[in-house]
Amino acid sequence: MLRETRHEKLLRLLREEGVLPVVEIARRLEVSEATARRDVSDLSGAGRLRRVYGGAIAREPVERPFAEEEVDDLPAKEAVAAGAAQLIRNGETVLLDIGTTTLQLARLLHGRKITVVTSSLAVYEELRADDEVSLVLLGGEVRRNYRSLVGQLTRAALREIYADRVFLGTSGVLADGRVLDTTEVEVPVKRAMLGSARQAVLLATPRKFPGTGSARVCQAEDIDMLITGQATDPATLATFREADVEVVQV
Amino acid sequence: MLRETRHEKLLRLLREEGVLPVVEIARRLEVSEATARRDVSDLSGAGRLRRVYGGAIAREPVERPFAEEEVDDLPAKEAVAAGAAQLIRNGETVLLDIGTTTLQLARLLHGRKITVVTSSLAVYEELRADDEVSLVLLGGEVRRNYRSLVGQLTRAALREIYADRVFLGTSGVLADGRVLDTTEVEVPVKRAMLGSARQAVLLATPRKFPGTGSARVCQAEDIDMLITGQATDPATLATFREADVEVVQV
DNA sequence: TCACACTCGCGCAAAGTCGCTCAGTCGCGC
DNA sequence: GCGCGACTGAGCGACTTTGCGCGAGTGTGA
Repeated sequence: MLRETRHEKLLRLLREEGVLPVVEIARRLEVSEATARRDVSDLSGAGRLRRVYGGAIAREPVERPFAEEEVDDLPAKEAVAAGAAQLIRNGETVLLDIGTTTLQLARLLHGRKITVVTSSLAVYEELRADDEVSLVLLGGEVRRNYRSLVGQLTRAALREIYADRVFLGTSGVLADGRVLDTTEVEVPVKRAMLGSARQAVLLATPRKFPGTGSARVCQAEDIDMLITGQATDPATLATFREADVEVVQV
Repeated sequence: MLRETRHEKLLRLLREEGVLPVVEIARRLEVSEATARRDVSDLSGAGRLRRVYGGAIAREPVERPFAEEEVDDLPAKEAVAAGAAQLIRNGETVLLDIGTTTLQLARLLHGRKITVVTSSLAVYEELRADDEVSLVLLGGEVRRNYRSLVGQLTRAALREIYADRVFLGTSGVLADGRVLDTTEVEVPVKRAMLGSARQAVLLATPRKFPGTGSARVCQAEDIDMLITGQATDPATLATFREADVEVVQV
């Protein structure tokens, strides 16, 4: 592996975990402890992380997508969520992915006579007090940073579910139609969601083009509808239209 | 554990508790008293806490987030829960049923290095802020008044799980050893739990003999251990002993 | 005041971690 | 093919942290 990408991977791990002992870093990067130490030392010298005896601590704030206090780019997300909410008819079962955009969508679903299935603990907390909405949680390991459920149990639960629509969030969409995510563990869950609904709707604000992300979730062909804003890169939208995706710009 | 993170954890504990004796700090941090003293001394030197003879006092304001909800017969439930907590070893996976007694048990599991699998949303809320405990939620429909997950999805999740012990609550136990519950929808989940653990432990305060309940969950033979109080009806206990159940009276 | 139990800080030995050196491996250009 | 530089993993001595024992210090109740 090229050193640079391993450095990036280490930083990503740290953003996800906050703190990691050197032994754990070595294990996760599949290198010797000596090398892990060298990497940590390099990045510490570059000021990208904080070195402590026995391990490393993230210098950049730990990724907390639901820092709740403020959602980045909120108006755009609300607009996309509103577009998505319009699609949903009474009596439907909808599958909601994790993320801030789908959380905005959940906020718009209060009082609707629908069934919401989700792996997002944030969505659960938003809707748990609402008697009208029937709420189903997928099982799985609790990921505290992301307030989500992941793992083998989540995928097993998805095999038992078939929803009318799934609303997927994303961290970035490339011009060739690839849909990305920043955290690898979420990818299998997102893929399983795609297979558990009649219609797949991707929610992506203009800033998500190209956005960020290192793991590929799926491509344009796997999506049925894309809901985005007016400012979204036209070339990418053309790619999606060619793949028979219905593009809605709110 | 890394020293820095242990320092943070100590400060968090202090914010939660206000005051803590050194012995208690050592126990909760799982280090020797000598080390706990050193940590307290470090942080006191840095002005992060106030040192007093025998312990430490938070300098930052104490968090008191939740008012404890009223639990009926609380002391008895706490005693039974304490007996159950003693059984659990580090590294174990435990399956927790819904109910107030198992919730008391969850309260005693803070800071333990274990995996807790549960269908109880109350247990999830109790443990979600605790980084030490690895938490797994079974999926299912959200039942708001019982703060639980039930249904086909919950049973499907249980088929994927095998725990070291399951801790079951109950609404009533009859003299012939039948274990009851008041709500029928929970029964299939409880039965599935019995099949998903090496050892089945029933938690039942003396008032649960005979208690209430119309639905039969299981019988004495299906249980491996019964944890109850001193005042429990001896005839019923005899039934359980005859069925090879280990009876613990706390 | 005094005895007693508890707590404190220090020295020590064991365990764990660090950074360094060194030899081996790999890719690359000549 | 062959040397070169970059990178890796193992070994080693130095350093840091940890738990325990000990003597001194501190709070409590008779």
